[in-house]
This record gives sequence, C-alpha cells and structure tokens, in this order.
Amino acid sequence: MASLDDTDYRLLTALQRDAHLTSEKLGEALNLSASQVGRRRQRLEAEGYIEGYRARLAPLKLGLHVQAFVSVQMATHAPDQVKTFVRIVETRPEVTSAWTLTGEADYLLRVYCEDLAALNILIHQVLLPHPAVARVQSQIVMDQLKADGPLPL
Amino acid sequence: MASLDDTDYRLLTALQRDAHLTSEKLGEALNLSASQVGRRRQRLEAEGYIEGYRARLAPLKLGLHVQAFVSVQMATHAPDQVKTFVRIVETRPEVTSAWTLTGEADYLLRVYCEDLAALNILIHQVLLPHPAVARVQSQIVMDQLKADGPLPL
DNA sequence: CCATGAAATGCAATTTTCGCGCATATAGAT
DNA sequence: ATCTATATGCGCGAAAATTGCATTTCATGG
Repeated sequence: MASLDDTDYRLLTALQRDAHLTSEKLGEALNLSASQVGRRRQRLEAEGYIEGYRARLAPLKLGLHVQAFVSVQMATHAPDQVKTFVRIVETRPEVTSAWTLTGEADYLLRVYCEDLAALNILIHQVLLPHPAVARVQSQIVMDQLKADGPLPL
Repeated sequence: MASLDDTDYRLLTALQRDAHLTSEKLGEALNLSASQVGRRRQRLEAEGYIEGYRARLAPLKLGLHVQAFVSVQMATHAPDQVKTFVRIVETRPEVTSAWTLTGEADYLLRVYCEDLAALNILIHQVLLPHPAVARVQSQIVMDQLKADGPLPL
C-alpha cells in the first residue's frame, strides 16, 4: 500500500480543519488541480486514512452546559459484570467517549449533560448502583483550552 | 431566535454521524425535500448550532499508536507562569485537547503520540521542566470503548 | 545516458449536488 | 373566519464532484 507524501499530509490536515472546503480551494492551497485533490481524497478514504466526516455541534447552544470526566474503578473484573457495565456505557447517550486506562481508574468516561442534576443522576442512579462499580470520581470541566484539535501529522 | 423542532434534532444527529450525506439522502430519512434539508442546514449553521465540519482520521494508520491523558498539577497560579504553560499546551501538536478541571488536577491533556518515547519526551522534557508545573501524571489509553460519539440530543 | 513503464497530473466533458426564487400550503393569532 | 408568519415542494441555474483521456514526471533498468 502506497505511503503518504507531503501533499497527502497537508490535505489531511486541511480536511481536519474544514471538511467542506471545495476541491478547488484545497487545490489552491496545495498547488494542485481540483480533480487531483478529489482523487487523492478518494484514495485516502479508500485506504482508511479518513474514517468519515462529522458535523461539529455547539454543546452550549444545545443546552449541554456541563461537561465532565468520570473515572470509574471496578469492584470486580468478572466478565459478566464487566459486560453489563460496558453495555451501560455504550448505551447512555451522555457518555460520548469511554476509555480503558492504565493506572488507578479502570475507565474514564467523557460526559455531556444539561446540568449538574443530570450528571448526578448518571453517577448516583446509574453508575454507583451497578454491582461491578466500586468507586466513581467526577471532574467537571471548567474551561476548554483546546477543543478536540487535529491529530498531529 | 427560533427554537429547534424534532426534525432539526434528527438532522443534527444525522450530520454528526455523517456530514457527507447528500441533502436528498437526508431528506429521505426525514421525510423532507432536499431543498428543505439544505435550508435547515443553512439555518442551523447561521444560528451557530453547527460549528463546522471535520474529517475524522484514523490515528493508528497515521502512526499514532499511543493515546494518553496527562493530568497536570500546578505549582503556582501566578498569571505569567500560567500563561507560558498554556502557550505550550496550545502549541504542542500532540496535545489535541486540554481542559481545566475541578478536583486535584488543574489541567487534563489529551495526547496523541507515535510511541511511548514521544510521550516521555513531552512529559519529561516539556511539561515537568516548566516552572509552573508541580506534578504530572499520565494515563495511557489501553482501549477505546466509545470513540468521540455524538452529543446527546 | 537513454529508454521504458508506472504513477501522477491537468484539462474537459459528464453527472451530481447545491442554492435560491417562487407559488402553495400550513399553523397560529386576532 | 381571516390574516400573517413560516414552512414546504418544485424547478431552474450555478457550483462542485467525478471520470475519461492525453500528457508529463520520475524512478528503474538497460
């Protein structure tokens, strides 16, 4: 499989910033004709470098005033228990991301809620009552210095 | 300013999943003509509900094999010191997101690196030497259960 | 140093999609 | 019931994407 040249990297970088740029505009920035930009984009999509295109929404305008990270420590790692926990995480819409981490916490959840009451419900009525969960710690986002930026290429 | 109806929410949800759907396809899913879908999208953009469109790339295919969260505790909150620290965070490409949080840690950084060596350099040669930094703790991502999902609407 | 083939490029034609005007329909207020 | 705002679908013209094709570029082997 062909590797990426400098033009590919610059194209990927540009598309990360604004995926709605026309091939022509992109071509100007890259010194390339529109058709070539299109072909390169197709190739990058086909080869899996580009996973897709997403609209980025404004959480505050949508009433999501509370953003938080929730660390979860498990009481057990019994497969069945873990499975039901993972299912909850995958299902709950306010959990937008979830990772397994090294260190104390077993899981880190990124959460968007309308208000603290909603976050409280998630923690005290969903997570803590779960039998596999030992401890939950939440950190509320006060300020976002850098919002989901581009990958370093 | 007009509020959002059910169709708007469904449109936003669809665009979060795939921003490259044509107005016609979207119209089929929403029982709406293509032109109306376009108009609604324009309105949602103009009113700031949609911040933009981004291509989502595949970190692994791009050689970014290590994803981590880095917590930073500050030694001081003197404005000058903090400012230079923030500047570093904003500048460093491997830091894709950065938040100020409640709780022990003052900052949480989300980081993409090629390998552990690169992460090590960030921590030991960039963050820790900074005079405002007291303590750095890193948690490496072992598994991503849920990748930056849609906002809960 | 030149010949050769594979890959990349630009141009142009085709097709698709978008954007907007306009006439009609719908809902809410008086 | 009427009037007015807004929403909707249709259709046309413009913009953008996609594809075929001839040419150029570049690495490789002779």
